Amino acid sequence: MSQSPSGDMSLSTRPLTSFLIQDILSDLGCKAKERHLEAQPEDHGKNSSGDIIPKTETSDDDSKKAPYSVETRLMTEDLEVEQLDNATSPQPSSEEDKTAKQPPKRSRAAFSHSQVIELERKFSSQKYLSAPERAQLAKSLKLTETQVKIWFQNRRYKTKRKQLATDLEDLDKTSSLPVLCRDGELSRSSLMSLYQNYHYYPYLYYLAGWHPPLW
DNA sequence: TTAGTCAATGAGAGGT
DNA sequence: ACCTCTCATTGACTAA
Repeated sequence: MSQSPSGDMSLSTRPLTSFLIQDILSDLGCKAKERHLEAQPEDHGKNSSGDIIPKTETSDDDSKKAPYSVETRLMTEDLEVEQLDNATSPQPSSEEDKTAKQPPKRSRAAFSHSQVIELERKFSSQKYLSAPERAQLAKSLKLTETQVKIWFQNRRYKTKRKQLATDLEDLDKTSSLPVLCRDGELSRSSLMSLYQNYHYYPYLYYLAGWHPPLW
């Protein structure tokens, strides 16, 4: 595996690649993180596996939350720091009592700009990852293997949905509707043309010489 | 307030 | 039994 260029770049020197507010703030978040790390130079790191534990509401005070603030729009690296802090420092028992009764809110990690860039870069060259590749990528991005796996699953599905949408648009424009058989099903040639647009098959299937039973 | 995005979850299926 | 896949959906979050 080749080390990605952006992965070598320090956060402070990484150039802005987008003018989206979220990206700009994300970048500001990087600087905030650096300040955070400067304040805690030691022992700010990871759990044993380098995994990032999703942020939960129970670990944060709602009153501190402001929409899209640098502090709350945390990148996963920041989550990692916070989660470790939460994991290693005992909570006051009264807080435990409070949070124990409330069902934990579902968490949704916001991947950092650089993490998404790297994931997209990998996805552009590989639609499926083997387990070692996934582990390597997860480690380099400081994500869990599950997060990388889910990201690729969602990304493939998203690609497929967009491709289907554009295919349907094209069909409408050209009004060359797929030829239907007498029973109302798509003809084999129509299925073939659709199928050939979707060449994303699991590597396991490739290895096994598997292909859809279309002919 | 609403619509869109996206990480996460769950069901169902197939492979090893 | 376990893993990974697709697909649909959920829930947190944001911009308009």
